[in-house]
Amino acid sequence: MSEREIYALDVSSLILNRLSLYLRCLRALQEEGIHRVSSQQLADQFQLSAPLIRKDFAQFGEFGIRGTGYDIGHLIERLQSALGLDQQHPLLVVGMGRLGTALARYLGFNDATFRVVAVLDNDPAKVGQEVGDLTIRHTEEIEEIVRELGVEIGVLTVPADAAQAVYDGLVDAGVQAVLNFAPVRLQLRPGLPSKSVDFRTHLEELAYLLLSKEG
Amino acid sequence: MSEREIYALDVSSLILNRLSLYLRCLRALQEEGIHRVSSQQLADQFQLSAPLIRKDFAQFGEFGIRGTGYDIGHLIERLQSALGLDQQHPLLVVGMGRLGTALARYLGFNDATFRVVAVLDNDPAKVGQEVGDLTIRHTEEIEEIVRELGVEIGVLTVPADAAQAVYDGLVDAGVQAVLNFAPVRLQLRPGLPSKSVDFRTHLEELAYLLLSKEG
DNA sequence: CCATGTGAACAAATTCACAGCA
DNA sequence: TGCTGTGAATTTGTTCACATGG
Repeated sequence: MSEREIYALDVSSLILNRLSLYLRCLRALQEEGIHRVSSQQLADQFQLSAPLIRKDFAQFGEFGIRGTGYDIGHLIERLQSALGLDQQHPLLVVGMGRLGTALARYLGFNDATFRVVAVLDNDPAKVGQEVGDLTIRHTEEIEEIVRELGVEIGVLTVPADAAQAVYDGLVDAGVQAVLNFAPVRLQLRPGLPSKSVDFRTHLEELAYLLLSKEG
Repeated sequence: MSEREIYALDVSSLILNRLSLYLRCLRALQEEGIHRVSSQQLADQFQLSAPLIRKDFAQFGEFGIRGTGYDIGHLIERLQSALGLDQQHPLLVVGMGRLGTALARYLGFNDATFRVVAVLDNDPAKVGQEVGDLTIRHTEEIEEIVRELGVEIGVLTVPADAAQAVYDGLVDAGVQAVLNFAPVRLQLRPGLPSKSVDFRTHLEELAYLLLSKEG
């Protein structure tokens, strides 16, 4: 039976983010030709506790070897499968300003899991221009693009005042998840996964931490 | 008396991020000429609970009016002061690739609190080029740039394999906080505030959520 | 032995329920 | 009366301590 249905339960955002972190590290270790790792070794890397890491893994079953640690190849495989990273997720980026252009190239580069399959803008002057090996298409075409290319995830890099309308357009066109870079709080569709990345929030957090440091 | 010393205690990252979110919303309401808001109204906006929002505010003192709500202007002022957003924080961006260039323009644009005062790259071909109204300088000059311009926050947008070295260089040069966009886990200096933004982690979280939705 | 996996203890974050003040 | 501010209860997340098995 497929583990996917069993394990695709409510795993918290905190755990998911750590798993993603572990995965990056595990892939790097694998590149270096290392085959085994213990939760303690990972804990040292990440300044986390070893039991926490074991509990995170345990969300998706038992796949360590007692007394030995984890087989890196096996661990990567299981985690990737549990997170749905063993399938391709076609992305689409709307808003080919500087940030959108940079992200389109950055996110789609040389990756088996996430691949940018379309880039859109509503500026006729931009439509037809090339970004990497893709041609910018008009935002109005969004519905057929999503259908044709099986787009799963929409990336929003439009100005703040256009973000809500484009978000709605993405969802109506059949996109199943949204990653938003526009600095606004979107009115989200219930049940539709989405995340916002807000640079200003990160800077403001740092500003506060600076303050505390100086006293 | 200065509230700063009193309030600059350990406020959790979760609370800080929400405060930043509230602030954005409050500024928008202020723009619209609205003067008062209740915790319930904010809660509806953010799909959070009203007591949570009140507790968040309460970290920094009492400044609501019972039976009425909060005076938006006053609230903004107090929160900004509590977070250290009433002073300028000079930024420096290292790594003028596509992402770095986009971020330098994005972060420094028209803002009283965060201002990009220098952009750096180690590629001699890029040094001397213009990004907005700044000229790219060589990464080697980092120490004098930080000193001359009073840089507080360093933004890292260099490739993953250079990130640790540039991070160390930033810290040695006297930068007091770092915002990292390179997809690596940095070995951080204890006591020096830093945040990492990892686009892949966000995408991987969405991938998992897609999986759960489909079951 | 050694490191995993996990129930029990602990800590942190959030919600609840209501007292207190405009 | 209405909404803030907050202790108490609850939920969620993390650590501890140890039983389990290679």
